[in-house]
Amino acid sequence: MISRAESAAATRRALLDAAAELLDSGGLDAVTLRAVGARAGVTRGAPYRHFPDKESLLIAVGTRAWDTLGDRMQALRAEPGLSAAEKIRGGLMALIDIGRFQPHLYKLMFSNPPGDPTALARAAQRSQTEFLAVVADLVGEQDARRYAALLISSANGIAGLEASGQLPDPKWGGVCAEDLTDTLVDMIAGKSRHA
Amino acid sequence: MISRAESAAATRRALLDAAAELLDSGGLDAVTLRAVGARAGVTRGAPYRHFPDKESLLIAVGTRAWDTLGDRMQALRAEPGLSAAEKIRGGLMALIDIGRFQPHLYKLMFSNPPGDPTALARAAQRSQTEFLAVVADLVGEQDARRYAALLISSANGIAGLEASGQLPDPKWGGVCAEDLTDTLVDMIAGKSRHA
DNA sequence: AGTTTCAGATGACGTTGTCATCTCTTGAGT
DNA sequence: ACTCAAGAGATGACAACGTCATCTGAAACT
Repeated sequence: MISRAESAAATRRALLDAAAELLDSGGLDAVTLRAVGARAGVTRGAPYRHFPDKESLLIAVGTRAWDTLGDRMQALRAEPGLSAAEKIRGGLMALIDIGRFQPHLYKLMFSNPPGDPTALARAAQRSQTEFLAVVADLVGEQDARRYAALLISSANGIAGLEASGQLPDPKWGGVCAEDLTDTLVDMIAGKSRHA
Repeated sequence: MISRAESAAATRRALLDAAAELLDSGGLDAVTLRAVGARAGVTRGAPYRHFPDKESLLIAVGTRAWDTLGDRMQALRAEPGLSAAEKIRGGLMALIDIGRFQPHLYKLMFSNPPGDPTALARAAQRSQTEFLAVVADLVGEQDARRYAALLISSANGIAGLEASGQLPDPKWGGVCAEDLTDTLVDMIAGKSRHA
């Protein structure tokens, strides 16, 4: 037996799923409220019962993606058999893989909309906190923030460049995201040894 | 006396300027063909005489931005009084400054549209080639490609994070783009000394 | 049982990108 | 000098979109 609240929550989830699927398959232009409603089994006006805006629906999709990434980061940090450097590499590659296999979702995760400029940043906070803790295990509390910011920035840039098709250019000797990530982690790990 | 071809070229330029201004001031949503036409002194259908598509107009705006950045890179490389590290810092900050003061244009420069996935990448080539030459002066031909790719990736990520308002977070100890850039350049310069 | 509430459906409106068509000026060919 | 093709721009129209106002029906509450 399904209550009304349960049904409403189910539709909300169906709307989020539909929006995410349309985003993955057809890009941002394919995410129209009419298509989202149709895929979720409702009509074009129904989303307005759950989200005040189309933008809010997209923010919710991005927020959910940040949450699942936060879960992965948390699990990665708790992994017992991995060194700190390996965990860092894993975290960065988790981010980069989203850029590879869900490029449109990736862009959404890093696009702060004019509506609420801090909504997505708040959603990203847990992922970043988890990552920061792992970095602190490698370089110490002192420089953790600086190097964590540098690592996340670089991974973000690598993913972004790869998404715009500028990274696999043979002009750059075929460097790939894995190479760059390894180089960066090695440099920082070496730096921490010298300190 | 203005010939017909000159007049057409002038309108084309006016359309590009109008689109760039609207993009800077109001974001991508403000760039509508009607508004572009109005600002350029023509009507909504006129752009179709110069660009097959709205997307093509935007690509042309991004291409022009890459060209001017390429000019700046070239001038920077020829600057006599600067060290290689300073030139690298300058090049990276030139890119980051676009992200700071023209964030919408910056996003456009790194968004490869579905129409021609290589159009913007081709436009970016000269900037990257100039930058690659400067990096080679610092770390040698051997590792230039790898480190140039890493530097550009990182700068791109720093600018992107700053544009989404996730960098100036006090949670990260107030690290700013300049700090990260300096840290990165120092690390690579140090690495090259050890080799 | 009667009433309130709320998810969803439906109709309508303004805006946008795009196409078809029309006008008119320019520049070349005779 | 006259003609005429060419092309830049204006205008009208259309489908699709986001959004709002209104309506309907069923669940929840008193």
